[in-house]
Amino acid sequence: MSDIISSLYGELFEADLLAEISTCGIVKSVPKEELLIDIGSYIKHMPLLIHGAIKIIRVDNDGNELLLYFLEKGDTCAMTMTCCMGQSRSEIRAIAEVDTELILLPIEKMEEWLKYKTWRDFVFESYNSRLYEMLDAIDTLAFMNMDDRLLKYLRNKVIISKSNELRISHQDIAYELNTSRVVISRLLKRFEKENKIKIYRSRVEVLEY
DNA sequence: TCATTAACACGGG
DNA sequence: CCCGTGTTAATGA
Repeated sequence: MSDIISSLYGELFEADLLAEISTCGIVKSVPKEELLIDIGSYIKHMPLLIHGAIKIIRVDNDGNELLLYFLEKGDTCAMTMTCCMGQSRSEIRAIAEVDTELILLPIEKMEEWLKYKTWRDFVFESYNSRLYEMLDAIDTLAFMNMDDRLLKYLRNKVIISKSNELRISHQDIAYELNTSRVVISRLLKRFEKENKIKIYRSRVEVLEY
């Protein structure tokens, strides 16, 4: 386990901290689609991603889901940090986007490790990048048309699944973008005519990036 | 004008 | 066959 951590975080953390992570951390495999954290749940561990991707979703009172951002290799969850500090419950839902492996660290350590400069930097930088991604998500929602949003969504999927063959139905895309399938089908059809993508049954091949 | 909803036929897996 | 997909018509914002 320590060699996995070293290869991922060796540049980032000092030796003492790496050793502590090895001792305290638990490696967990999470299959695709598995629910990691739900709204209202207390958080006992903070995750460090080894590989894979986790989507972070906000849910409104009617159960509508809104995609906030993805966590990828080397990322951690900013929500966890806020929850640990304030003893509050999760405001978000976290679901594995693909098969994922991560290290779970007990939350008590999170504060204790602030004595390490590299840890403080990591936490701070994490907050920064998550905030930036949320701003980007807000921009997308507020200022982009559905066709641009769909393109962006597809490109994002390509990056995260590490494949330009996306196995997803029009209905699922519509659900994630909070729109109707008719719109997605029509836009995808248009993208296909513009040679941006190819459409198969429950499958989309992205040609342009 | 463009999204949503419902309805329906087609055909791929 | 089952359900994902393409399309249309009606209605609303």
